[in-house]
Amino acid sequence: MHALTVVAEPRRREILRLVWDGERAAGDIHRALGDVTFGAVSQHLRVLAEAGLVDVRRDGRHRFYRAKRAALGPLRRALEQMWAAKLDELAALAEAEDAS
Amino acid sequence: MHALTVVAEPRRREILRLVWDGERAAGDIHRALGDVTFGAVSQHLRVLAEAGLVDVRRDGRHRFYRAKRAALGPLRRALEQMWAAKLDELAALAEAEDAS
DNA sequence: CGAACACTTTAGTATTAACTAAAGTATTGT
DNA sequence: ACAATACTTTAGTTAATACTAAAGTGTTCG
Repeated sequence: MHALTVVAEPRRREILRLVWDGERAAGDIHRALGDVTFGAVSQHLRVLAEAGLVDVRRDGRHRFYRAKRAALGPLRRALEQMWAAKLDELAALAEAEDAS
Repeated sequence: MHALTVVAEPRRREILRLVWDGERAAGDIHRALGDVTFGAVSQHLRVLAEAGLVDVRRDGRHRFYRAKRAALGPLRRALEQMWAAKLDELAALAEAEDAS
């Protein structure tokens, strides 16, 4: 599956972001998302792994995932910038809240 | 529609690339693609236009489209780099051909 | 006007894929 | 061994969308 197609899916971008700066267990990711079943999360993780965009490490009954940022190639910067922009958006909203 | 979703579709990336360096009429784009109906091309152009990724200029019975590269934001570089890489790939293939 | 042209839109079909629920696998702890 | 935990996989449903064929819109030209 093309990397662009993989990251075009919002849920997968959420997941990718959660494992961007460090590994997380699948269950941890599931809890962080909240409004989706464990199965669905697992399926997305599989897609990400098969596309080579995340690494998996098994440890006992846990599976730890982390983004393979380099594998994103040119998309890496694009995602980082999009997320940075979103943060600015949220910061702007927070300021608006404060001001009201 | 999210820009990422729009450009995730291969056919739309083809179209976007065709109008990247200058405007082209819809029919011209259709002929350049070849293996798809005019209707389908028109639909993709609509999606691209609605996402704000292309501009349209009407002239008589022609409609000229061109990429709004700036509107791609962080994706612009990503696409350009991907296309550049593809060219390298093709160049590499050509070299392999020559060598055989 | 009427025909040809350039393109869009609609109706209908087929594929893809995200999701849930439930069953399955593997590991740990008692 | 048994139960609980952590996760994956499967089966089945639903929604989205890329496509074709055909009808529709608007413009130019004889």
